[in-house]
Amino acid sequence: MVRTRFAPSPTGYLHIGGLRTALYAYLFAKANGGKFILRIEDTDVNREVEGAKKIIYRTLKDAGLVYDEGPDVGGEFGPYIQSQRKDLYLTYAKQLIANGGAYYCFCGNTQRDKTSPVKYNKHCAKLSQKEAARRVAAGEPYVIRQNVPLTGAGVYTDTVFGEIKVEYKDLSDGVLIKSDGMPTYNFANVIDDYLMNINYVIRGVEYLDQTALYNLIYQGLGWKIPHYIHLQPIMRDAQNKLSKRHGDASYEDFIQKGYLGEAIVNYIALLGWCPKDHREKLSLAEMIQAFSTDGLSKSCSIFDEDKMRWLNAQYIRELSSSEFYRRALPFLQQTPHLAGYDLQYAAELLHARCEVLSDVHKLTGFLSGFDNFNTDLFISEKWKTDKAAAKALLPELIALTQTSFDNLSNALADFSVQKGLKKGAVLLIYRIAITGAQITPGGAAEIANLLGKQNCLSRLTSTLNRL
RNA sequence: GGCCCCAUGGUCAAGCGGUCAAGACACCGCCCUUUCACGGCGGUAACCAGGGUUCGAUUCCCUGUGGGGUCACCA
Repeated sequence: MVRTRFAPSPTGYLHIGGLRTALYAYLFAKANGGKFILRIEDTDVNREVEGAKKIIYRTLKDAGLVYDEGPDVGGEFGPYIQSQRKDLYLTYAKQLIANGGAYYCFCGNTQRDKTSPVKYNKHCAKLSQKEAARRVAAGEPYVIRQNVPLTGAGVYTDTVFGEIKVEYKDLSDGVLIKSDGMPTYNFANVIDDYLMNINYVIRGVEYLDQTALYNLIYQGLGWKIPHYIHLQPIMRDAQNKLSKRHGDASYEDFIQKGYLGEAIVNYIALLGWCPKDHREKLSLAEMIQAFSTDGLSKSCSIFDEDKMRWLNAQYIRELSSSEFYRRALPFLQQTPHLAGYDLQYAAELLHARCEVLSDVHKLTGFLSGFDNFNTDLFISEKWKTDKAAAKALLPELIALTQTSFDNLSNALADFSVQKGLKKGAVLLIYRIAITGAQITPGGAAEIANLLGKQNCLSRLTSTLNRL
């Protein structure tokens, strides 16, 4: 049985890159009839952010990535929060010490020099086990370090990158258990993956080298090494990863901007993975059907919001009108200039024209920002219209509105025929005259209907006066 | 800097020795003569460089270049 996990640390919101990692772990598990597990990696107490765990639970569920086991849903391999598993780790660290895979270190906190990185010099590895045990018993502060061999190399096969080989001499004796007794990620992740029966480890490429170290731990404890699937990151541009620090949006930010969760998930699935049939619009269920690791990309990909907008528009257009209304309602209500208008009718007009739900703001801007529009909008080469034509026509259009507002669409059509004008030209002038906007959420008659008769009359008059 | 990974149009991304090098977004035209928008059709645009291997390389190998990662008591 395939078991995968998503193991974020609760340091803030769940960013897009993390969500994609979770998505692939979920898809791989489900594509193979397996289980997807959520584990919280909170071994660094200083970095934990209040409420971050809740955001993770909420985001995963909202995105449809339902985990089979996890902190808030339970499971037979719990607890699923590492800080609650603290005591477990020391036992295994001691086993490693006993067989030479690790050692106590009393050197104190070693500073890292970023300009010329230096490895820990293995000073305490030379201590006899007896000597080390004596100092520990005496209450001396310590950490437990991994004892990496001086020679040889770690070789393993990654599902997407193939064979990876790292010389042990290039790796350093990392800390396994910190002085506060907490394990580091490097240790806890191995222990927990084993104890939770995780057999496919899916995570970012930043662990590609370190995996050689993890394998040493698996071997030292006599455990079977899992399969590895490392993923290239999602970038903001060619140089930088997507990140909170640089103000890149999170899943929830995008939801607030009016993206649909299913569109976000669909889009990020495509950043680094391609189904065999090249489909671009897939539901989560379809992705499960289509998912396979040979479609995973070996290079990183740059996030392109334009394309996500396009995909989002596809999803919006597919919504039933009642569903669109339900989803758009919060955005409609937040739009001040829509106050007093028939929101349901507005939603019908807006439906085909929104790429993201928040577009309802700008698409309805003409409702309040009418007075000073640029009258050059009346100029159309295609329809042979200009300001003079508009000025000449408006008195008659006002009269028409006065008499035939309830049947405006037909009235305008008949009017065009009578005057020997192109319908398009008349409709263009009418639409611009009542909206002052280049792009509107509907045609002339539809917008007129939204505005109401009195509004239309006063707008037509106002526009005439300006011409 | 050492080590690891990557390299097809502006972006995503097929390709896995012989292709006129797919498709999508974006961009640009045209059409839809009830108008903006939506939609339809078409177009511009790519194999990082240099060496090999081969009858033949985008595809395999090497070197260089560029980018990313890593070398923390962070994950």
